[in-house]
Amino acid sequence: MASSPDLLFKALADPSRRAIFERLCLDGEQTVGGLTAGAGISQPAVSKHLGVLKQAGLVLDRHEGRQTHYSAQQRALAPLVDWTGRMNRFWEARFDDLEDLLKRMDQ
Amino acid sequence: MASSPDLLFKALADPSRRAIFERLCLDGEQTVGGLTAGAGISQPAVSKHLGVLKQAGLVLDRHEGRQTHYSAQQRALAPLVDWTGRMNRFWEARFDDLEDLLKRMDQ
DNA sequence: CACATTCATAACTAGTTGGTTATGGGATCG
DNA sequence: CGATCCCATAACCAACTAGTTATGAATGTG
Repeated sequence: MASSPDLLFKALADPSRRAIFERLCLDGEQTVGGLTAGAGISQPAVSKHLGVLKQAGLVLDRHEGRQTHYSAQQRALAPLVDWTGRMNRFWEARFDDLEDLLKRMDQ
Repeated sequence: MASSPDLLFKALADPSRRAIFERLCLDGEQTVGGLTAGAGISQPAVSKHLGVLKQAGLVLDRHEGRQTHYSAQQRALAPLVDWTGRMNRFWEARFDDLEDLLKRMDQ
């Protein structure tokens, strides 16, 4: 079972996919056709990428007539933020230790 | 030319690699042998992963005698934090727009 | 010197992946 | 209804990847 950050990292590791997600974040909801225009890859490729992003919880889809609208689900980035935070917290912890040491040296 | 977040995402997309980096973050500096123990993969595999992490700027190596010590370079995560920040800022921006709209509706 | 240890590199392989073209299923239009 | 448009899926392929074993270079040890 792939853990939460694993799916996110894998989904965002591909440049085409990240570009699609960025576009959804910056420009808001888009249809598949809209995303395909300027993506530099074929429509099926875009659809497949959207499938991966959806699987990772990064995008939502909304069907309207014959087109599908995709939008970014930024909340899905939370585990990624948490992860980087955890990796940095330990750095800060060590920094705190250093501060404590300096304080004790001051006395 | 791969942009900065691209290298980071790709390097961290692999679970083995992320596990190695996490261990370096949490437990501090380690030798290759130490990292190999409990990694569940062979020593050459670990060395190769360390090479990728180093290429991405995520780890530093220090040679001492016949062993190589690796340590995490947490600052390298900065572009990743920036990226997630940029993706969220726009969400906040839209939220601000919504607040503005609500304010105007109040008047 | 002979031997052991530690790590990196080379060479190879199986599996994954990101792209393509082809096709089909609904929805819309005339 | 027939034609068209939008999207998803299928089938396939070239390229990459993550692992393996084998080997060697450099350092320490008896």
